Amino acid sequence: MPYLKKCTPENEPVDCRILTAALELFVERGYHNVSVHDVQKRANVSIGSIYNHFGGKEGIAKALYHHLINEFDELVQDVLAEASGARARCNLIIQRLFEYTETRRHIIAYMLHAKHREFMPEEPPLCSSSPFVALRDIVRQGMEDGEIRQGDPWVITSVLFGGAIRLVQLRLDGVIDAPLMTHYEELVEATWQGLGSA
Amino acid sequence: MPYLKKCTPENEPVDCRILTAALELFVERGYHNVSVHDVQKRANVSIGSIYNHFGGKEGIAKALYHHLINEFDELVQDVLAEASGARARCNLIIQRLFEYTETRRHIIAYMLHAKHREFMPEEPPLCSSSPFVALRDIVRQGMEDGEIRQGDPWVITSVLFGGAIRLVQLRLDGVIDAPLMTHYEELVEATWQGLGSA
DNA sequence: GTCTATACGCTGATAGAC
DNA sequence: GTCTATCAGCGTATAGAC
Repeated sequence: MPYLKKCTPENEPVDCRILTAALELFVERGYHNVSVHDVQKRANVSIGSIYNHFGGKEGIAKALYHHLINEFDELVQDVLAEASGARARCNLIIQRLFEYTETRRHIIAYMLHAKHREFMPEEPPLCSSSPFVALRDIVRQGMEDGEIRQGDPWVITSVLFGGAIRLVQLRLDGVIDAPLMTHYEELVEATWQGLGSA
Repeated sequence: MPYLKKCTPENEPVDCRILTAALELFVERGYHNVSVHDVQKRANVSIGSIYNHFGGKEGIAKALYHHLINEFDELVQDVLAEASGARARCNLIIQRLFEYTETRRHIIAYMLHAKHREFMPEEPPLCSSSPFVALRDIVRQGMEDGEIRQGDPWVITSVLFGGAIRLVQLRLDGVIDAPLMTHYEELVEATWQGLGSA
């Protein structure tokens, strides 16, 4: 559930205000350029509250991290329910990713930009989390069913989503001006049909 | 030229020792988790020398950044000289990228992993640097010549190199065990032919 | 649970001898 | 140019009142 989305106003629960403020700041300036005091100010909370709720800066980062994984997990599960067939499912995931990038850019930016291992060394890497495992399962199934070209799962998955991920990064970096969905059709076709002149 | 490569031994020039030490540390722990003292120790130099040569930690980061851009620029220029045609050139760039990832992983890691804007806000972004411009020119030319599918340059370029970049990242993160060149043929074919079942 | 004030370590940076 | 010793500031974390 878009928990963080609802907590922007000031009269929301404390822990929620802290998370939204921290997420914004982390994305704007980068984790290391944000102090607990910064978060405290933007969230209109005292430092004590932050340590009470999350035990410190890294605690906030971890909470955001798990939150993020949950959100992406829901996205994948929704797609599994709504579409069938590997190709349709992968395309729908890309579409949702593009939509999220426009409507909830902070979460996506935190997912893609943050080098989580750098400040949460003990957390398992993103690509071993459940939504990413589910995603690779979709690809594997698609290969079995003959919907997707045979090959090493990592390679195929990289080609499948590599283009979309790059576009999201370029969009987040302000290099691409148009909303990502503008390029959806073209991306999907180029990925499935190949880059050879049509 | 692989300037940094040659400076590992202790009897090399001071500025070079500083750069190699810093590069290693930045990649291992992340820029923000490395102090000037750490660099000083590993390079067997005094702090004073570091400030004399580079003016501080950020100065080192900038020097590495420009060094990196130069190296990548040479790579692209070499490819332009060695191969002709957009497709052959792009493939060769990917091949060289894969080789570099194995033989000189630190540079590649610094290029892909580091969030340079986070600690060098005033430096222009990587994708506006000359090698990346040259790279997009190759793609543009390829579209004109009918070698590459028509479309938005950003989208096409993302699809073209997105898969390779993802693979490099996965390799650097230790997710992929085999040397990247193992997957080169498969990647290139999947990218150009598309992911539909062959 | 929330707040303020405070302690303390680390880090980037400088001064000045050699 | 290189070094050592030292400083000042910031940022995390805690103590203790309310």
